[in-house]
Amino acid sequence: MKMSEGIEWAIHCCTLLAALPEGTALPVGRLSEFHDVPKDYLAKHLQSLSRAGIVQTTRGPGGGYRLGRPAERITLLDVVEAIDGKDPCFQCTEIRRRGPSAVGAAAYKKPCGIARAMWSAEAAWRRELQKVTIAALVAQAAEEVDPKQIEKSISWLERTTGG
Amino acid sequence: MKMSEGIEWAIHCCTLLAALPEGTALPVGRLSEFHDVPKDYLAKHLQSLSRAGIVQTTRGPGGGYRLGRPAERITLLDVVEAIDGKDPCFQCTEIRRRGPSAVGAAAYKKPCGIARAMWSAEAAWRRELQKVTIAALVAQAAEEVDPKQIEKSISWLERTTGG
DNA sequence: ATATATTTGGATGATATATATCCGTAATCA
DNA sequence: TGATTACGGATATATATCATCCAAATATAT
Ligand code: SF4
Ligand code: SF4
Repeated sequence: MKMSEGIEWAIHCCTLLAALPEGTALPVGRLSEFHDVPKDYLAKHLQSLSRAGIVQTTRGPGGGYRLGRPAERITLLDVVEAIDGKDPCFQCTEIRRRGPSAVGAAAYKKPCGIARAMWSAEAAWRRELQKVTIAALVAQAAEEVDPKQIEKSISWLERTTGG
Repeated sequence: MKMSEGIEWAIHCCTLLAALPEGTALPVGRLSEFHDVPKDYLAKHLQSLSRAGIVQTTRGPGGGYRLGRPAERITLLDVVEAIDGKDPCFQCTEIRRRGPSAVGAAAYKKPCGIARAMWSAEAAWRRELQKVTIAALVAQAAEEVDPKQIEKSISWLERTTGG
């Protein structure tokens, strides 16, 4: 039950892109440099975000990644599901149908109480993730993060967007 | 983000043990037969439950597994944590400390907003799991499950506890 | 005491998933 | 045309999950 590390990368990339000046984009090379993660592997995750519409891309010189819609309308759940898929963590393997107590298939129309309880807990998790937008995370970071770090980030970004 | 299949097995074993007549125990061989899962691997999971105090064991002839406390005081969270551990699913790798925007370690005393949001969602998941007891699952099953299946289970159990 | 039944934990192997890299192709811009 | 970039398929490596096996400890019955 460990989440993919790529989820953390993807969220960080989204918050960085959200802080980007309007009309600019960051290529995967710069995103991987900023976060100090392997470029090719990060590219795979960004492609997942792209397929999900969370980011938009333009190819060619000056191209790269930017948010696909306003940060207010991108939730943590969107990002998590884009990277990890929408399958429930708890997989029902229907073991109740096997073994000596099994009866005809007609008795198993409805998922059993165990599965329902597990899925219901997952639903609560997803609801919480849905409440948090990328915009909220950016706003929070703007208040909490060391000003020195923000300054360093901005000057590093200007080396990109400026030339 | 898939949960271990062992969690499902463990929950099923707990509900079966909860339905057992007072004073009886089931050895791993019978539990694996009932659920049609590999015996040696199930034994590993049961040992985790045993270490967590969820089940009690007695060795030797007539021995086996029984619940370690009343089913009203065993929650799904107890079982999940016994099998999967208590580590958070979202692992913070502190990537904010790397890359070109990193500043001194003093700036990173507090977990960032991303990690806090992810962990908060996990907390909601755990709270939901904590609300569901094994006793509640058994009661629910007694109402919902096909009477024919219950009858088959009982007669199969009698072949154990009876001799 | 002895034989039998059972859990326990360590060691080991097999399989699946996550992580990481590479490369050819397509798209875009100067 | 040439440079830059995203995309997707193929492949390799590392790690985690799943599964089996075995020796030791413990309990019961005879
Ligand atoms: S939890 Fe219930 S429904 Fe899900 S696999 Fe187990 S038996 Fe089947
Ligand atoms: S989420 Fe924030 S705190 Fe957690 S690893 Fe990423 S940067 Fe570090």
